[in-house]
Amino acid sequence: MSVANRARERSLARPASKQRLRLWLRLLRSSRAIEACLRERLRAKFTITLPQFDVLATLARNAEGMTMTELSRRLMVSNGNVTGIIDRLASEKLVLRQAPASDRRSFIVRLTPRGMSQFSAIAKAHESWIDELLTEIGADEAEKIIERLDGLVRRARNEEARP
Amino acid sequence: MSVANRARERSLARPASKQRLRLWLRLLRSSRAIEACLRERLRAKFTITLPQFDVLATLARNAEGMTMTELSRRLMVSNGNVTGIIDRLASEKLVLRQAPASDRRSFIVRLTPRGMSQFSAIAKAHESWIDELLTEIGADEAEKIIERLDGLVRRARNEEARP
DNA sequence: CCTAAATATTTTATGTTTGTAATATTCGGT
DNA sequence: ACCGAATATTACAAACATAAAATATTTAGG
Repeated sequence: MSVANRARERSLARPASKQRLRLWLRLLRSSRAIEACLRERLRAKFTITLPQFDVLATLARNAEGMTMTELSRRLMVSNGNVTGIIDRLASEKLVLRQAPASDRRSFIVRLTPRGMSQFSAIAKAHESWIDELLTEIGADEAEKIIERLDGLVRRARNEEARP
Repeated sequence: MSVANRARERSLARPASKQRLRLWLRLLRSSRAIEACLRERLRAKFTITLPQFDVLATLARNAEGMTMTELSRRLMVSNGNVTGIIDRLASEKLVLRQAPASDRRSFIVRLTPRGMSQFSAIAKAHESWIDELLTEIGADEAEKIIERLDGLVRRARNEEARP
């Protein structure tokens, strides 16, 4: 980095850092607001929690099943946490654990037929709720924000992996 | 809304709704990623949780103190939840509950001097962490995203308040 | 080849955060 | 004085993180 760039960055450091802090607070608040709204509707209409729905959605995209660790990484949730969620979904017969022949340390978690049909019913409502909540945001605009957020996630993940 | 606009929206409904769904998933993932990163650092360097820090930060901006209900609304967190967080912070002598003469139902929660100094130490580190995580996003760009998110929160809040 | 250490996967244990529901107390208006 | 609304707490269940333990696999050394 050049001396000029360094100086320019230092002179801008104050306002930019404040703006970034504000952005982070909005990010947190908006995801909380949407989460609260979805959680309430999911509970009222389908008797399911948001994390449980998240798991169903993730499994639905992976018909061949996933291990517990893969699930926990995908959902950005701790390993021990997934156990409890899968336990509850399994007791509802929405998912099942299979022991793969190759590696007896792990389990493959899959949707049951009941889980699939349950998921597709919920997913339909879910998509329309999101469409309604984000209706002010157009497709092109969504794309721009998505790109920014992707860069952000990449950075946060790297920081996390290197403590 | 005009007939033409309605038709245009219907014809675009599919891709826009998919984009909005993607945006929501990114939103959730990025706030989770940042949260995980911050939580880890806060625990390691200051022995405090993220929600506890959130409470300290909110109280720091309101020197005159806040009631439990005001706190729960500001933080978008349930009423019963705030009780537990304040209990823990109070047991660490970082905050205290004052009974106002005017209304014996409520408590005014304030930072103690110890809470203030603790907070300012943590806040400094926090701001620099955020600045580092969001470094790719400029001040003007942050402002644009903030505006979009604000509209989004407004809508989600309205939906929530009218069940 | 065989055993021990290192590694990987999951569960269990403990504590915090979260929401919902139920409860007690207090305030304000009628 | 009474009734509905507001305020805070408590109880309970789910979600979450971390750490430790249990089990299975892989690898390294003899």
